[in-house]
Amino acid sequence: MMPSFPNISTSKNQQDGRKLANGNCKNQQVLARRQLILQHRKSLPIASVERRLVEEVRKNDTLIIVGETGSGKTTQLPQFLYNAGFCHDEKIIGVTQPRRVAAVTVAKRVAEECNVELGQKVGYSIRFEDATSSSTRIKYMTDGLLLREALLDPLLSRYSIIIVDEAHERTVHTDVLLGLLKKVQLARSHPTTNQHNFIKANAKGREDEPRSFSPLKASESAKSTSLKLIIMSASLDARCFSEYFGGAKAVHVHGRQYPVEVLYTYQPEPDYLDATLITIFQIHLEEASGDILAFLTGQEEIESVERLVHERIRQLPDGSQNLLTVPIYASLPSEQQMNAFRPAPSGFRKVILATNIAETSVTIPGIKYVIDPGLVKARSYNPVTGMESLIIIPTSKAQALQRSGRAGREGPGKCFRLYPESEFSKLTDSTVPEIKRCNLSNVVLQLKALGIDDIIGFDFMEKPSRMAIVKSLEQLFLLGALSDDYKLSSPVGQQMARLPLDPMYSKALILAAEFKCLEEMLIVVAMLSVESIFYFPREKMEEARAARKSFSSPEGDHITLVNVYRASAECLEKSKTTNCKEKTMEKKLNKWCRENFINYRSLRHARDIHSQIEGHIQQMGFSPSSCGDDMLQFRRCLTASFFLNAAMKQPDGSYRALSSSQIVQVHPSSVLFRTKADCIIFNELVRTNQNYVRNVTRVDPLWLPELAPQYYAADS
DNA sequence: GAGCACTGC
Repeated sequence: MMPSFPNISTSKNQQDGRKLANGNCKNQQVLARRQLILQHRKSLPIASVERRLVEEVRKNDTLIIVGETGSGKTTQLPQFLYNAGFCHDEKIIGVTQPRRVAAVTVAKRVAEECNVELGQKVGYSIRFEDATSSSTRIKYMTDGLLLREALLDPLLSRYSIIIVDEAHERTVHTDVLLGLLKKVQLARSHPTTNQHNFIKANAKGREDEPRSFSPLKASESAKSTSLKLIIMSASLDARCFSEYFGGAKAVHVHGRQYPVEVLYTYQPEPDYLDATLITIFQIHLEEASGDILAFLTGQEEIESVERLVHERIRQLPDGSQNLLTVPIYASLPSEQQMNAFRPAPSGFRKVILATNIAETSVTIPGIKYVIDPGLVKARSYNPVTGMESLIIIPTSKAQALQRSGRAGREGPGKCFRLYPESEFSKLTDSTVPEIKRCNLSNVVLQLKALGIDDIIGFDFMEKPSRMAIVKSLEQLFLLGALSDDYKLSSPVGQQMARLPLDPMYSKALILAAEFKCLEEMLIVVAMLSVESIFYFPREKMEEARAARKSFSSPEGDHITLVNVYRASAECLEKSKTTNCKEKTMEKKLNKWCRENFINYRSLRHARDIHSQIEGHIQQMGFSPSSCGDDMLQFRRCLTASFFLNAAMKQPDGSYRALSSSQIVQVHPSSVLFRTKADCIIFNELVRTNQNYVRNVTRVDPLWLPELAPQYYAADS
């Protein structure tokens, strides 16, 4: 959860600081601020149990901490442990977070509380950004990044303590990390027995590593210290974590949350959007002042409720029209997202129409009323067909609690659940962990690279279905990442595991080095790794279409993406030659994106991925190559890489996916939507109203048996 | 002629 520090607002203090020219006053300001911070720290619920917590960590190798919202566990516990001497011998306390922003903001906050420069004693590390140094002792990071670190140092020997925060969210990364940490802890506590096998397997699998470690050295250094694990969760049920860690002790830390009155409907609501609308106005007309937060499932619902609210406001008497709507969802440009955080003009009530983003990712101040229709849009994945879809399902009890909690951050609040109380008891306790509803290829590849060969026997906290694991193993085998005995292959499997990409994309890069089109493929995998690059606002559909046409390639979407990337790079090059500062260059790129209906955030992300992967493949010794204008060569490489995603045209114009025999359509957003090529490869299979394939390129069907004989030879 | 909750390396 995104922490908020209401008592002391950084920006306000900085502003005050700027106003004061006098240095003496400035010093007083600094002193006053330090005093405030100290007071704030002392007032946190966790402060009163510092000694007890430190004692429990000393006594137990694994500790579960159930900390309610506002307990201060994330910022304070690492400081307690540091002060208690857990960083001797240059050891580090690592704290993982599921989200990047949380890692950054908490690290900044703790650095300030410790009165140190960020990146020194207190730092953070997230993808594309490392604010740590050799003196860092308290390190905040994303859980995915710690998993990557484990590939280089499987015993995580630099850490004396690892704190896994927000474990109740059960992201894939958290779940894999918990399984790994359990193994690492065992290996570090019994260096002579368990550790040996574990290390050996790892060392063997990573012979090509330039930074390869010596197994002996690792075991020697690990012998001296065991690894302390602290699992922090906000869910009231610590049992599952405790059981998983062999009956680990769980302690409870109180939070600071105001009471929230929960109200239910008498009857189930047949139309939850209408019910939401009615509830908004019921609150607006009958309840005391305070902003409203309504949870909806997606952009479309938010836009439609927003329209309906506006219509109804106009029908109200003049004195009651003081209601303002603010939408917030992830794909909304950040400038517009900021509107949700601005206070409503005086005399107005604000109603925020939000997706799940407001459940954990952002904390909006001033919320007194929450409307919860009890539904959420969730990703589901079918391992047999490889089909992804988004479905609307009921929330879990934990999610409902999380949502209602949003009304009690600053004072007592009310939550209106738009279903009867009897329905609440029927909800599942917690959300199905992500690991049970996603493609596991990446997880399996990483575990293999960590020397864990028996994936089906791996001690997951909650085991994914056997089918899902088998399908991933099969896919990795077909990509050449696994050898005949299902061990990580050398060098292909090892190289693939090093790249932070979907395994199919990693393989594409390795092949592109052979096909001499590495430059083009690097652009394509970076662009395919981000959310959609093109932006189609409803009101400017024609202009957007024209803009995209200027990048279009008749061969398909992959080359179109290369064209977009190169055009954007050209725009940046131009501003570079005119000696622009970095900020100005970004502004120019932003402007270019708006003119060309490109999503700036996505392109920025793609550029970051591009440069990160470029670094990796240089380190791995691949020489740069470009196919120039020879796009045939590039399409052949696409075929060799994505042969598992090939489809043939049917007489009726639909397509049949060759691996699963499903009938699919080319998505209307594809440049090949009208072309109807005989044979295509694609990168995404999504079910909405129909089965759609997206990111499509036309290929020659004869290339399939030629370039992927391991899969197609028998058919041809 | 469609539509995409949210994260992450």
